[in-house]
Amino acid sequence: MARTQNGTGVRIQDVAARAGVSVGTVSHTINHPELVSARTRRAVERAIKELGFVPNQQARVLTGAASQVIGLVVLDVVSPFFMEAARAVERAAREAGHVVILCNSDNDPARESQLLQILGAQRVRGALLTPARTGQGGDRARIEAGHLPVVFLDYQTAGDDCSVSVDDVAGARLAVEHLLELGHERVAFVGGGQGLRQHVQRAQGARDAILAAGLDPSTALVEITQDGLGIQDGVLAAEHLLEGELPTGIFCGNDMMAFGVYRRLSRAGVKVPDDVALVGYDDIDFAADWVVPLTSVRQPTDQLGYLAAQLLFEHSAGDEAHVHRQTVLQPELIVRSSSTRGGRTGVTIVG
Amino acid sequence: MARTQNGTGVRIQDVAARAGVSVGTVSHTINHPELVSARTRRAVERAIKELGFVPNQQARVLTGAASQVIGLVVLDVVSPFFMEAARAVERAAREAGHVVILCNSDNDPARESQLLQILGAQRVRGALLTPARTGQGGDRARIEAGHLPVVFLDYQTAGDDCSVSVDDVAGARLAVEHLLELGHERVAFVGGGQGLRQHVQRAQGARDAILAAGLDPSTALVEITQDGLGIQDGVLAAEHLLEGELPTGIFCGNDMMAFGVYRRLSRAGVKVPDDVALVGYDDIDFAADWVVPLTSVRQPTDQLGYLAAQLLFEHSAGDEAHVHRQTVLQPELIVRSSSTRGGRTGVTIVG
DNA sequence: TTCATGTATTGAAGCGCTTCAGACAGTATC
DNA sequence: GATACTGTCTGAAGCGCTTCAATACATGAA
Repeated sequence: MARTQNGTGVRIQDVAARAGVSVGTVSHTINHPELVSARTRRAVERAIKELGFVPNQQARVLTGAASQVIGLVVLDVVSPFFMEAARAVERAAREAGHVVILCNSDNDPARESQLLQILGAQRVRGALLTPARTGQGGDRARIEAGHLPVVFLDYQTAGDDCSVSVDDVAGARLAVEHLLELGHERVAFVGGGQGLRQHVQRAQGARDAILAAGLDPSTALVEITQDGLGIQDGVLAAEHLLEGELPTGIFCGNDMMAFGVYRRLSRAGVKVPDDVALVGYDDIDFAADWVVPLTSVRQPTDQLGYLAAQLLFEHSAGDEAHVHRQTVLQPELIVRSSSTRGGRTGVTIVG
Repeated sequence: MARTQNGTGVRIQDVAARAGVSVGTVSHTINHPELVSARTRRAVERAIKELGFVPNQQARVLTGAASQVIGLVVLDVVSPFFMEAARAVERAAREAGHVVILCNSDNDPARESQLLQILGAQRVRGALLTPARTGQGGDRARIEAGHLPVVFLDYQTAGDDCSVSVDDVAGARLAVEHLLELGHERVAFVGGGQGLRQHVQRAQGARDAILAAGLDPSTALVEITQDGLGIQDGVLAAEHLLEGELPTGIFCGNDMMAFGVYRRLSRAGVKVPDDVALVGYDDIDFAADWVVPLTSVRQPTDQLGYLAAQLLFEHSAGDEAHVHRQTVLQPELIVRSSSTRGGRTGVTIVG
């Protein structure tokens, strides 16, 4: 089967020849049918169908059309959080007749710039970006490197950029306040991912809550940071905690780590929630179905992705009047039995 | 900040002007540096850097260069199985300097053709496709519609297409044989996703195993099919099972459904594995960490994605000598305590 | 000096498309 | 009958790039 290098070999001029009109007319029937008589339009449409003509989008974009592609750069493709957001982005894209290039920066700034460069070279319409690590303004530079409209996802920017984020500090505060209200006076924060912004902010939120309660973080808060973000990292964190005096409340930077903590604790005979109250973050599907249903901070993931994509479309519409906008979404604490002492299942929302 | 519609407004001719050479020379220093004297090369490189020139990939492709983009069409973006495969695809792509457009067909043939059409219009280098539903040859037509090189992912094709798949029939056989060996004489298969190919084949494998053991499927095998693939669908399936005489071994088409089955059963006071042995499919991360570690069929997901991507690169290299190749990978049964009676933790491989 | 032989560089054609200025009827207006 | 439209259609220019034939300039050999 002979194919030209770029897919279907039929070009607009083949269609024109077949329909007995000029290429301009074919182009018009595709893009401005109102300029073409019904008769020719039908002829052209027939020729298109017969030849299986699919306009070359690259050529189109080259002549100034807006690209139908947007980029999405996240820190981790397998993270349920990002994937739920990605699904929402995909949905928004689909509704706008677009398609998404999904990239994985692995939280590595170098890889991130490379990706932005590639997306720029593809002349995508724009990109959604969750910046890798803490870049201290280097971010801006990296974005400019890509020379494309960017909307930040899950990252709050100052005024001169578009962003949609979830308030991680507030989420962590919710979690720790909850533990404090339950009477725990010594709590731990288990974070992961070296320098991962989200976790840095959650640690901050934990500290804020402790302070707001009039407690001293140096005694009332144990902070543990692991390299990774998985169950195993939770296990390791719990190991650390077991070495000293165990706090009675543990807040983890994500649900996976909470599961790991749970696993290690129960292996050590520590009961959740009787001996230790456990709170996770993200409220992934599994949280509600865990051995002990996990109290967790739920993020409006779907909204996050959807809004960000919409903002990008607006931002990249070339509308001169576009003003950069920052949307900060609020997380919500879902209380389940992993934190409510004595087996009381104080479920606020059934997950 | 004035930007042209397609990103950086710097064109090759701007670079040429800046460096005081012709566009041809600039192009040469980028693509065939050996044709350019060291002196001019340096000058051009400097101009490129100073202007932040990024070649327009669309224009490049238009002149015959191979696209740096491949498409990946899966049934569900949030499925852990596909996402692990996607990550492997992404890795393979990255190694080849490519980037992946990730699409979600939602197991809908119409959406699938639409996506192939879009990918075709983008003139991507090729696509990896997990076909939606059972299309009975309609598949081929749909692929041709896209006019692009396609490698099937997680779907076994006949000789005239490239594919990388995992033997679902064999996987299911492993699972059911395991149950039969444990002495269970009446087992259930819980499948999901209306007409989802993978589950249809797993059902087949279950039947095969029953037959091979000399049992009668009409009495020894209970088949239940749910619409979805999630925990909740497992719960519903278990509900059905509880209505009649409960089989002593249950094999689920995926781990999520197994979790759901477990949940409903334990709510009904049925103990796993003491009363019922439970086996899942996919061996997702959580399987090993479930309340009762779940026996599951592990698929070589990473290999699946990586090999498929490589095959696509080979296939789309335009190499005339390319022969279509079908690779079928073998799954593996990971035995954990959800199936081994009396609390024996007959763990074959520590998950 | 004149050729041949390279090596460096250039300019233009062409990739597939859109769009814009014109051309060419066919009507309506004066 | 001349003029001005209006509705259709065409041809060519141009999007940013690559490539190929052609040119220009050295260099060494004859």
